[in-house]
Amino acid sequence: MAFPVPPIDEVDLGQVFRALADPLRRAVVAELVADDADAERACASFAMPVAKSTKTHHWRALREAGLIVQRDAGNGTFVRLRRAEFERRFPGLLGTVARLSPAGRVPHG
Amino acid sequence: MAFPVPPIDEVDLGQVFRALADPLRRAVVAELVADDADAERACASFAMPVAKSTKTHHWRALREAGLIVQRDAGNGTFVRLRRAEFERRFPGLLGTVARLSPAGRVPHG
DNA sequence: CAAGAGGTACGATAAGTCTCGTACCAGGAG
DNA sequence: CTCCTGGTACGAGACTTATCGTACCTCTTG
Repeated sequence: MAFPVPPIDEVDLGQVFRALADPLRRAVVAELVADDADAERACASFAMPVAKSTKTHHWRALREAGLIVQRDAGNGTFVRLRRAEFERRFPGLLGTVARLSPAGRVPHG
Repeated sequence: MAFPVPPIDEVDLGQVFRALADPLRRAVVAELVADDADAERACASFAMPVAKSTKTHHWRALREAGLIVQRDAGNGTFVRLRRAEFERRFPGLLGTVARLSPAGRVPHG
């Protein structure tokens, strides 16, 4: 039901930066950070101009980097930013990323 | 004499994150940020437990990502952080990186 | 001059990444 | 039941990265 994620203390900053190096993933993170609440969002609600399997790849990258939690609901999949945990582990990073790559639209493929 | 660097406005955030994903390079940047002044430092003054050619590779990665300027002095090579430019382009990023990966020692190989 | 330190360029190798197509699975709508 | 939507897993292809060794360069020092 819920995809496995690394414990927050085992999250590696290098892997986080590698995850944030991709413009698509960075846009997703920026959008999640911009959301006021930490509510779940449908993965399908993000505009990602790539093939289905590539989407899966990107979600996995974000999940394994420790940035998000994913929950499989049978039909759709839902995503939630690990905001509080992440903020405790890497203070200020999420804010900086969101400020630097404003969430508005996804790069036109 | 001076190695070419990209104009600050052409610096890509993705490339910056990719450069910062490597622990060796991240340590170097953190150390440069921690230095109060923006004086030049000898490249040889950084402890990098890798082969000479690998060092060249890492310095190039940082240079092409737009983080540093390098100057060839015949015998040694010197490096300087593009602090002010970078701060204008990506406000807060350098500070966040330095705070998150404290400059102290290089990861033991 | 000869030797050493610091560094680049090039080529090789191993590993990782991004992308996709195909096959397949679950749930909801007709 | 049949189709559509949203998704995973797997495998392939093209590209990038990290690492090294070797050859070569430049400057300083003995």
